[in-house]
Amino acid sequence: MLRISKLTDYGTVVLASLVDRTDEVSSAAEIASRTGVAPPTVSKLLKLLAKAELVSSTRGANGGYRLTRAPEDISAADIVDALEGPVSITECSASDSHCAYEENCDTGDAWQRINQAIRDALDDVSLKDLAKGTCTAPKMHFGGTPITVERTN
Amino acid sequence: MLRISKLTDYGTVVLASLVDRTDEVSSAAEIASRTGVAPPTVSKLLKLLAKAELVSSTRGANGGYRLTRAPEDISAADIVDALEGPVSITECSASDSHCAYEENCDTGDAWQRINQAIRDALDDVSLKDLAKGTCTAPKMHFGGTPITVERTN
DNA sequence: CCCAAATAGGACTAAACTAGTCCTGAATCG
DNA sequence: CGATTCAGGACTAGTTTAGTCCTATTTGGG
Repeated sequence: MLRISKLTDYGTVVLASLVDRTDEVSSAAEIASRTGVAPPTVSKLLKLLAKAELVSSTRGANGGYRLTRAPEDISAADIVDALEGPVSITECSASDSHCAYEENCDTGDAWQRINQAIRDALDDVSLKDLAKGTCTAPKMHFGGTPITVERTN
Repeated sequence: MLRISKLTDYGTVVLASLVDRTDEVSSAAEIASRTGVAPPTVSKLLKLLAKAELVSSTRGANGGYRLTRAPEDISAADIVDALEGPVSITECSASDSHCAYEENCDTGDAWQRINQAIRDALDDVSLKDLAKGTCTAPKMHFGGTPITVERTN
């Protein structure tokens, strides 16, 4: 568990398909047929990504989307933030969060340290890394159904 | 988003309540009243934790649970694994995962690097850290409803 | 100037997952 | 033997996520 949502997964596929098309716009329909993701879903994703200013949109005939920044300047954290909201593994000290177990809580700020480590990891990986990764694995699967993998140990 | 489930959250509270009771067993009912978590839920959690061998159980009258290991030898990763299954942010290269978007997938192994970083972060934090944390925050809330916090920037 | 192409925004439905409860059985102690 | 407590699983309700669709707005071209 502890995984990104399917939508975020698709989102990276959609963004990856724009990486090598910085000087032209792609319509949602084009992206859908390129990636194989359902058109309404692509459309929804692009709207969210546009709101987060990861892509810019052009309306009207011959309109479409393109990346606003270079792929290396878009981090995985940006994508997750855009599609799932800010990362927070669990939250205690936020301004006005209330909790029924407060007085029995022996848990400290360790979760926040973990949270920061996760954010750092997401910050460290760019869209450029995500698109056209090294793909050293013999056969690379991806997309639709994230599948839980055995613990590596 | 990208958060642990409520159950895992409760799980850490339950385990934290056992930290300073290594030489006695606590029944599920006792733990429930100590932590304020609903008894059936505590029971469910303890069963899962027992299956993962993070706690040992004693049946029968005066039975109960205790930690199997020292708190510093139980990592956050152990807890998450026990209650949510293995961590995997998304999966491509697993043995027999199939994916409809395979041929259109430009995504590399970057997610796996992220995944490993997350696992490392979880491995680095022990139950001892989670219980009785430094609690430097002015007021510490925890439990029931993990609340998304603004990005710190 | 009008029509077609395309995004913007939001409402809505269906499916999946999570949280939580409950019941029955088995083990242990007194 | 009977009370206590865990083991295991079935089940329900609620929430979240995924996905679709409709309407309005903008833009380009004939």
